[in-house]
Parts: sequence; structure tokens; C-alpha cells
Amino acid sequence: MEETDWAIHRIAALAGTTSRTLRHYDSVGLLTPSRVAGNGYRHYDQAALVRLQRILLLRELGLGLPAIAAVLEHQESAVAALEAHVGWLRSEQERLARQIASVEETIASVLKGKNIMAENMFDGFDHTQYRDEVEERWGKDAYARGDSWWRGLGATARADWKERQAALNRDWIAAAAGGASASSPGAQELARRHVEWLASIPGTPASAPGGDVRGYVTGLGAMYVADPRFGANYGGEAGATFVRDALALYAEQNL
Amino acid sequence: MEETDWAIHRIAALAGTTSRTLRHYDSVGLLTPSRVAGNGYRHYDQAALVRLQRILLLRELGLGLPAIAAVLEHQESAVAALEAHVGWLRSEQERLARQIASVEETIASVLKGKNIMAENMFDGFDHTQYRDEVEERWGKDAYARGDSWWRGLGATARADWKERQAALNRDWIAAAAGGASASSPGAQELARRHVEWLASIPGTPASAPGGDVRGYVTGLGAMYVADPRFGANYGGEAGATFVRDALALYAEQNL
DNA sequence: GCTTGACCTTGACGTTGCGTCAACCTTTAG
DNA sequence: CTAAAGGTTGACGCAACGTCAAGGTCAAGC
Repeated sequence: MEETDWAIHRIAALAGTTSRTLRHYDSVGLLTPSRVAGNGYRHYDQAALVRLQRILLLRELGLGLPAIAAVLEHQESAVAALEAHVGWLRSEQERLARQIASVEETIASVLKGKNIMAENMFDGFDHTQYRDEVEERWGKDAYARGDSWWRGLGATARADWKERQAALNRDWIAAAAGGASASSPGAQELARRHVEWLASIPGTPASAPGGDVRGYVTGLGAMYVADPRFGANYGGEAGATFVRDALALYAEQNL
Repeated sequence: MEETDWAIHRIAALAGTTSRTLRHYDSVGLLTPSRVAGNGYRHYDQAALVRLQRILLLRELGLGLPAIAAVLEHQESAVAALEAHVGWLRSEQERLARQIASVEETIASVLKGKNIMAENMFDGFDHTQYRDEVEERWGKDAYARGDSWWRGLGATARADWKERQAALNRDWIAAAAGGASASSPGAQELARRHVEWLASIPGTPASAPGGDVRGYVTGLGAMYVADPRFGANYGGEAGATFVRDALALYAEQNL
């Protein structure tokens, strides 16, 4: 009989890991000691060492402990597991690539003085979380249209568009807070700018050649009041009501 | 006064996140409610909404909450923080690229029937954790030499080399277990194969033109006994002793 | 026989960013 | 009055250990 039996610190050093890790692997059942002495000390033999080697190899490849356990139990499907893992690694890499692009875009915008992070960035098209409701309200492909339009813009164009929106929102809120009436010249001028702004979004009636601009603008105003997520842009329900009324009047008289 | 003040669920929906997240941001001090009512309910105003927008924007870029807090507090250094973040993202991407390459190499080896995961993978050169000691024993650049040699090999060559090593280890252990003496013909033949195997590693005296093969092989045998990490390849100390003696005799008589 | 030091053990907390109950109020609508 | 929403504060869970903490074991030196 050889004395092929090491204390925990030994194989740890032998395999290039720590005793804590071995205890962890024991506790999760990934690698149990080949022998536990009466005093509770863990001992490992060559077979355990080989298994440990494999575990560490797979860990270096980025697999999680459950995945490693699975690979070691069902060695036949090891290749399939590894290939699935490569797929996951690739998707992670792509995600990182997108993040890098976004961050650099942001840096460039900030350097150009475009305060991307400065204003209210709310609107009905650029955020994905309302997909279902946007589709429900405006038709199945309204969301897709709005989204593709939005994604088609460069970072600068997006920033420009958002800034025009933010300016509009500010002015609407100021006008409402100032106690102006929806029919006042100031409110009507804002309505004109608002419609102009809407017309810059392709795919809506406001920008289509023979679109029902009037109905669209009136309906949109109603939505600002009905939906607090849009109404938020205008200072809440009261502000949204003001905007709706001004838009309705403007649409009736000018569109 | 406007009623620009929303309940927690409102801004959550408004910003596309959850109330739990907002409570979390409150608890970590990243975003405190603009007002807390007598009943404990959190309320947020437009300023809070704007801040939340920025937080979520930065979060999408992959920044951690402490980093986000730092960026928002010191807006001047925002660009620097973002650039540092890009650097980290790039390093992560490189790490993933290396992992992908390794996993694919492993898959290819397994498919070729090379059981990379099947045998004892111990030797003095392929693992990095003994760098200090290898350098101490064999000189400052021994490690670097061994490592660069090893890394210069392709996956297939590595697997081949490891298999030859594993076969040698097996045979040594079998011979020692069989009770053979170090001077027996079997042991001496193993010693010959061992030296041959060593000679396949460039940068050692065994492969150098005028190297001190004799001293090298004898010293290596001593190390197998002295260091359990190497001795493990030969069935522990007894096995390593057998190998050392056989190598010493072989070196004396043939080198 | 005792001390020292090295090594072992079993907890248990910390890490990152919330998701997900759980137990318990409040407010609002019917 | 009651039920349905929605709010609150805990507290656990996740991944894989690092890092104390408190305390047993063992070989060696006095």
C-alpha cells in the first residue's frame, strides 16, 4: 500500500487552490474527501486529485459548479455541455460589445456638450417596457415602427430629438403653471411647435402625406391625460389636461 | 402648485423599473424619495424622476451602483469614469475571448479522442501556481522558459505530451508496486524513456546540445522525492524514491 | 507535562442587485 | 363593511468562495 493520501492543505497546494475551496466543494457535494479521519480531518487520494484537476480545468473554462458536476457525472454529454457553454460565452461577449458601443457613444455625446444625461427622456417610443400597451393602443406594429425609427437614429440625432422634446415639456409645464388658458396665444404657439415636433417622427399620421393629423393630435392629447406615464412629461394630470385642450383647439382651428 | 408627485409604483412604471428597485436605491442611498408621507409611503417628484432616469441609463451601460453614485455626484469626472468603465469592459471581453478559445480547444481535443480530462495532469511546467518555487529551484527564467515552451505548443501537441507523461507515470507506479528494484531491466528501460521524454522539453539541460544531462536527471529525481507535488505523479514518496534511484543509476551508467 | 505553533474543524458574515415571499398596515372602491 | 390594491419593513436566496472567529488536534521543544 502506498501512502497516496494527502491532508487537505496538501492537495490544495498540489492542485493550486485553497483548502477553503475544497471544503466548499465538499459541502456542495462536488468533491467529497476519500477518507475522513476520526478527528474530522479530510484526506484525499489520487482519484480525488484527478477529479479535482478536472473540476479546476472546467472551472477555468468558466463553467459553474453545477455544470461541472453535470459534465463529470455524464461524461458522454461533455461535448454538448461545452458547446452550450461556448454559446453562452459568445452571447456574453456580444452583450459586452453592445455595452462598449453604448458607453463610447455616451462619452462622445457628453464630450460634444450634448447633455444626454441632463433632461427628461420620456416619450412613447424609446423605451421598450410599454411594448404591450403601445401595441394595444396604437396597433400591432406601431411599437415596431416607432422603435425601428428610434433605433435608426444616431446618438446625436437622438439627443437632438430628446432635447427638443425636453424643451417643449419645460415650456408646457411653465405655461400651465403660469395659469395661461389653453386658447391663449402662448399655448397655441406651443401646440404648433408640438405638432411640428410630432411630424418629425416618421410612420405617424402627423408625418404621413395624407394622414389624419387632426385625429391623431387630438387622440394623443387625450392619451397624455389618460396615461400618467405620458402625462408625467407635462407635470402630471393637470398639466396634461392643459396640453390636451390646447392641442385639441389648435387641431380644430388649424389642421 | 402642481401635483408633480408620484407614488412609488407610478415612477417605477414610468421609468420602466420596479418598486422593489426603488426601495433598494433608497436603502443604499442612491435615490431617496422626495417626500415620505406620514404613513411611510414614498413619493417622488420630477427631480427624482430625472435622477432615476440617469441612474437607469448608467446601469444599462453596465456600471455598478457605487460607480453610478460617484458619476452623479461628481459630474465633472463623468467622462473619466465612463472611460475607465470601457477599459474594464474591454478586459472582460478579452477574458471571454480567451475562455472561448480554450473551451473550443478542449472540445476539439475531446472529439479527437484525446482524453485531455482523463489523466493526471501534473508536471513542473504547465501550471502557474508554483512559479515562485520553480524559479527558486531552477533559476529565475526556468519558469518562463518552461511556460513559453508549453504555451507555444498547440492543443494536440500538449495532449500528446501529457499522454506520454501519463503513460510513463502509470508504468513507473506499476513497476514500483510490482516490487521491482531500481536496477532491474524494466526500471532501467523506464529511466531511458523518462530521459527521452525529458529531452522533448526545450530549454532544459536534457535537450540542450552540451547540457549536463546527468546532473539534471539526478537532481530531478531528487526533487521528485523532496517535493510531494512532483512525487504525486509517481504514487507518493515511495514511488518517487524508486524513480529517483532508477534515474540516478541510469544516469551514472549511461549519460 | 506543558506550551507553542501549525493545521484542522464547523459556523457565519460579506459580496452584487435586486426577486420573492411573509406579515402586516392604509386607502379606495363597491 | 369588506375586499382589492398597493404600501411598509424585514429577511432569505443567488455564486463561489474569502475572511474572520472560536476552538479542537497533533508533533515538537522545554
